[in-house]
Amino acid sequence: MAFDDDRSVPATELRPRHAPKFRRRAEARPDEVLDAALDLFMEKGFSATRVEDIARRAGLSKGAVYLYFPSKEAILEALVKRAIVPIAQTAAAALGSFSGSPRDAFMMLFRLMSERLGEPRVLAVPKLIIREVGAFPDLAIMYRREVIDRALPILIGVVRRGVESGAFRPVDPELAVRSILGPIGLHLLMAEIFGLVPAGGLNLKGLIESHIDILENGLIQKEQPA
Amino acid sequence: MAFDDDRSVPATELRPRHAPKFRRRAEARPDEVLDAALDLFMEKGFSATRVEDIARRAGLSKGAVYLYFPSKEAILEALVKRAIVPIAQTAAAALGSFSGSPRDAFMMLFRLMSERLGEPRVLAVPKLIIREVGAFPDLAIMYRREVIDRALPILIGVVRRGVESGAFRPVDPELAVRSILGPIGLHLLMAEIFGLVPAGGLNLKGLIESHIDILENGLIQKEQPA
Amino acid sequence: MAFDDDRSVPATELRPRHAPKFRRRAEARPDEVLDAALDLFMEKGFSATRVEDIARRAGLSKGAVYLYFPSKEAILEALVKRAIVPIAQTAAAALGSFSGSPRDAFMMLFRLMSERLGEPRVLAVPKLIIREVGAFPDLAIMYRREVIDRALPILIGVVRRGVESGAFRPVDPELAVRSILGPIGLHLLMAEIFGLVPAGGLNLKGLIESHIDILENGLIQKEQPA
Amino acid sequence: MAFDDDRSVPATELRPRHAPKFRRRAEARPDEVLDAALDLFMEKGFSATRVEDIARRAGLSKGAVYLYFPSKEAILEALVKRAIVPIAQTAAAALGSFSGSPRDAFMMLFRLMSERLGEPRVLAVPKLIIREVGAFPDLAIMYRREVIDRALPILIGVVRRGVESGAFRPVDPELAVRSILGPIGLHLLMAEIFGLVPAGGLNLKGLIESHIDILENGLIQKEQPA
DNA sequence: AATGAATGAGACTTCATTCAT
DNA sequence: CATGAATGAAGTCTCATTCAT
Repeated sequence: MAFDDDRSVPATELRPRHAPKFRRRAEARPDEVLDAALDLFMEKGFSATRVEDIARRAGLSKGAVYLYFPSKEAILEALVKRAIVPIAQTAAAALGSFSGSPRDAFMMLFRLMSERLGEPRVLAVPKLIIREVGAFPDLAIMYRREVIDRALPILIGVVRRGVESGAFRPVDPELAVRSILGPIGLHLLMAEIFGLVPAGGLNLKGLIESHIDILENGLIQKEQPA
Repeated sequence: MAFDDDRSVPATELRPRHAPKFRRRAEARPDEVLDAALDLFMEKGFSATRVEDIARRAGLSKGAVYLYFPSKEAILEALVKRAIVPIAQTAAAALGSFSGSPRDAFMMLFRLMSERLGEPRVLAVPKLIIREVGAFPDLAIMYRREVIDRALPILIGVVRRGVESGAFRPVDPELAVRSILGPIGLHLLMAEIFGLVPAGGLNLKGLIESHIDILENGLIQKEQPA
Repeated sequence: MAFDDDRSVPATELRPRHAPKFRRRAEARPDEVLDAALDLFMEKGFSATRVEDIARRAGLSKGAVYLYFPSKEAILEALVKRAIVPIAQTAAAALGSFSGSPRDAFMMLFRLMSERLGEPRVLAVPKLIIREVGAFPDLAIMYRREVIDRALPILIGVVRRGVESGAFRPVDPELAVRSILGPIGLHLLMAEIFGLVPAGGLNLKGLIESHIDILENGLIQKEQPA
Repeated sequence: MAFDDDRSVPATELRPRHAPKFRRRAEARPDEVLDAALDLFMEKGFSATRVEDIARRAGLSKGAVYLYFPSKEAILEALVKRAIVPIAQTAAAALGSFSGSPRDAFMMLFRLMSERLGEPRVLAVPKLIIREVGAFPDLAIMYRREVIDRALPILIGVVRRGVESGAFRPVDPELAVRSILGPIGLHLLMAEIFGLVPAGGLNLKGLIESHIDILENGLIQKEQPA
């Protein structure tokens, strides 16, 4: 009649050394919920995901989810908030303190992006925001304020300094960043949404190399000196 | 327009003789439903949009929607199908039969895009697909097959011929199209999702000019002849 | 596509003498609706039958049904009313004026039943009442008043006179009629509902013969004179 | 009705300590739902019964019904399945192992029937099947397979052995069972559907006695020895 | 007389949230 | 802390009925 707590523990080692007695990885619970929710929101969208699905994937009960989050919508918000901090930090750390040439700054940025953007979880939050912006505009506002409004001025500043220093041709910095980053965005969009990967795999590195080449030399063949 | 005559009828005559209680047999009905649905799906997402909302915006009753579409999901499908035909035709017509230089081909494409992409309804369907791809992967598959798989090879072909003819530098055509189109995509995405428009408006034309400049001359300042 | 008024008319007489030119068998319409409704009510029940189904099977439009009947329920009532008249008449005519022996009266009744009860439409209305009595108790009351309360006393009277005349053994007439008619009811019920027909077909005639034998001689073997 | 106690609680104490808002974990819940559904299906038919009605009569909420049954139709199926087991068992137990004379076997069967068939819940399921067979033919098939196809051969076998042993006159066993059981069916049908009970009550026992008398001695007066 | 588009109440079903245990 | 039975609002879809044509 008693509750047989230990029935899944091997009999030879009833109490593993560092297993806390009656603690179940409690502190990690909210994060596990967020991980589960992120997966499901990406799979099926916010509305079509049931709280019970999230709970099951996080390995706890429906009711327990409500111990950590007051509502389903709060999970979505927490998801975005959680993602914001490291992204903003990474971007600021990477570029804010960079002291090399503007060209090298973008080289480094591209290298960073080609490393990180392959991981599904990194892209997931912005994709989620894109999906749900209609129903939850506050998410986009928050994300913009915390992430984009921090990172974009840094990039624009890099371009501006490049132009001022003569390293870049005289371009509009605000528009040029779109030319610099846009191809990567489109490449990912086509792959993620439409499954359109170039022959031979996602090849994000190849895309970046090709794009750098175009940024360096332009697409159009200039008249060559005889 | 003939049916709106009676809106100003005085209240003392609640049912004017010829005020139809129902509008009848309008062949445009399915299209009106689709228009209303497109607006609402973009505003709130597919799941969060109620059939009754669609009906009300289309000016008819909940039940009438089901005279034209067997289910809410069928509305979404019809929406995408309806958008596919003109897009594919436009793209094929614009580029497939173009006989000028590859550079001029893209000039024309950019001009076309800067004219059309400002209209919200044109972008709406691809945006909708991006949103709902998780829940309805078939939509993306259909869209890809009917639109992207037709338009993209044409663009890639233009680049390839440009490279072969010496008009373009030797680039990977498949990747270069991402460099060519990506900035426009990012520009729109930032504007639509995050409200991020450059100082002074969406300025799609300015972006395209800036981008063309970069495509022509590159971003990086080449060593200039003393 | 035109209205094929004459399709049941033999080809040799395309325009029967008194067929009005542009009259569509208008007077028969209500009956056609009732026929269609009876079929469908038996197939799927009253609730699950849509007015449009009835209309389609009767060969007219949904709206036209409402020209003849004010509501779906009224169709059901009319159905039962229509069936009542001939049944009561038949029963009264057959037995009321019968002047033979009680035994011959039942013989005649059985012969009549074995002829008529094979036709599906004859059984349909009582079966319908049995189905829908819960939702429409008035139907059963009406049917009882018009049919059963007329026919049953006649049958009971036949038995009573049989007992009084010494033709029948001294039985309770009210209960004996159940013994007389019940087997036929059960036989039909088992066949109609459960598809339980004796080896070799419905064999209503065989059942009646067997039943008459039992009524005449009993089931139990009496001690036989040595 | 025991749960209504708290309606008069003073407003200052809206939730008295021990008033359970929900009754919990009652294992009997599914059965309570089936009981409620059986009542209502008999009263109004399957289609006309709302799930909410069932829930209310079972003392729980609409949603809770769906914790136990995936659909309204599943309730109907479960209802029939639940009824099948005891019926088949009873019949098999009562007759299968009977070792007395065929005549006594039917005596026992009649006694059993007169005891059980007075209870409304016993008759309810077959009546329900009769009602809904049109819309749900599978129910009748299942019932036939599980109940009738088990019970009927036993009865036919009893008659056959009676004939072979000389206890019964030489009758067709398959048809004779209809003569044996039919009157009881008709008696119940007339009472249930048309409210036609003999003067002085349902009197199932009287009917059975009368019927046994007819089975023993026949209805017709045989020529008596002078 | 006849049509069938249109209506809208109402059904079944789902699921976010609560709370007794 | 944790569970999951229970609730009930809300959504999709159906269909009896109406009415302009």
